[in-house]
Amino acid sequence: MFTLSEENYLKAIYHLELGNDGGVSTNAIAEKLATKASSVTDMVKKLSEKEVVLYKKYKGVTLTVLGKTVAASVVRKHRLWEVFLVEKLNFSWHEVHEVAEQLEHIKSAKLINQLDRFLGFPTHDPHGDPIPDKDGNLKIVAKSLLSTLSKNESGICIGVDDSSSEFLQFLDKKGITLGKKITILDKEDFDDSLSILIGDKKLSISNKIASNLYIRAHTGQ
Amino acid sequence: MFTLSEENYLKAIYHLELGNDGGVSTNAIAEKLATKASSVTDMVKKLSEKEVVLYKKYKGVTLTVLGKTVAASVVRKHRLWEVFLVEKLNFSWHEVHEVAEQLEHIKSAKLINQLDRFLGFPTHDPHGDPIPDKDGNLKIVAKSLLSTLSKNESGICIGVDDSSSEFLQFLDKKGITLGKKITILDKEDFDDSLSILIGDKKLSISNKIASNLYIRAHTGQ
DNA sequence: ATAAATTTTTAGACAAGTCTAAAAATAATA
DNA sequence: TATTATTTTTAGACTTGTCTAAAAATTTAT
Ligand SMILES: [Mn+2]
Ligand SMILES: [Mn+2]
Ligand SMILES: [Mn+2]
Ligand SMILES: [Mn+2]
Repeated sequence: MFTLSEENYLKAIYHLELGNDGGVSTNAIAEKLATKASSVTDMVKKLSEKEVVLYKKYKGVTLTVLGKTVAASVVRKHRLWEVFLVEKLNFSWHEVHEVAEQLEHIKSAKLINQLDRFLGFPTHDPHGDPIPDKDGNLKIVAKSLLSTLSKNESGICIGVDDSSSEFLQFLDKKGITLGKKITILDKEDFDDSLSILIGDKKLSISNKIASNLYIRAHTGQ
Repeated sequence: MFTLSEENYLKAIYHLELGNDGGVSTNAIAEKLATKASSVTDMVKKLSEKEVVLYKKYKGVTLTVLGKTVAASVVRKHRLWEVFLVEKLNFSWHEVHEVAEQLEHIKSAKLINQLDRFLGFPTHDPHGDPIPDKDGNLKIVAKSLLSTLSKNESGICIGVDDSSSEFLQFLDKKGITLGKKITILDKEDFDDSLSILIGDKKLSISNKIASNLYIRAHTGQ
């Protein structure tokens, strides 16, 4: 139905649409896919022919309902495979993305349904991102950046904004993993760095780190 | 390193070399890959450039040591994935091939090593075919066609020669699965059909069926 | 050994996906 | 609003892998 390349474009547009409200620009897609704007224009025309995006010259693109379904299915596969790699094959969360980029294009409805069952119908991937259901719907969990919490507030670490290998390995080194409780002990005014309690350990982290960690807000300490 | 298409050519040549002794012909490769002889000539030149096959115009091709290693690694991945699909994801043996044809091209050494471990280092795939080890070696188990056994001889069913979906589903219907003991009760001279005992069931099967089932010979009844 | 049949290779074309360079449209600035 | 800067599209080219049709080599048959 759709080629590997078409699927990658649909996925890129899908992710870009979540941030932006209007149409997605040619340049934004080109940057996300590390390709050239001219290539994007060509592909976008083809996707428009196939009725998975709406496209008007110079006006950017938006996914159709069909396009959104296809994109969500690719994202679903990507994230289920990431869970598989971590839960069953002893991968670390910083190693899974590259392999999932390949596995997400395997075509077999039975495969993905059975994988889902085998993994116990997980709702989130190893980076805390939600896994779309069969119909492409994903339920958004309310979350806030660690950097927005005030002194003495605490919450559970439930995801990362930057899921680059480097950042994830940094978190490993610091002992910061999903599911752990984090409490703000102190905030430095001049550089917005934080002193936090994670598990039983005290850590000092920069604002940049705190701006890439998601917390499920948790009233009380 | 190698494209999906290159890997498929190498695998085809690998399988064809196991049967034939000399070089593999252009037409044989074309037929196995459902493509045209002219396409094969083009690709074989490229593979020769990459030093994975030896090629002399009009003389057919043979794999180099490197080519054999690459091909065996693809076969290894194919068969490990087939085991995964049957053992973990409830696929039947007649459903796995198509999906494994896709999965065999996923590139990740860690993935395949961990999959191997996760599956308990299996030696054979769901069709009884041996799984090459990391170095591409596969140990051949002595086996004979059911059709070559004589009256009152028996053995364990350990593989199929034809692993088409149709044949495998036929075997399912008859209750013939790998691991079962089969005893020849009688042989009909005029059509070479067999009367066999499999498990506790008596069956009559044609010579065509018996010529596609492998048995581990088993002296004594 | 010649002729006929078959196999293999070559020549040229095509689709998918990408690129560079240049033109056109849109957005930002003065 | 006119000019400049940025974004987007077009035009033309390239690579990979495939195809058809025709030429060349090899094999088989007479
Ligand atoms: Mn990922
Ligand atoms: Mn992820
Ligand atoms: Mn198979
Ligand atoms: Mn198999």
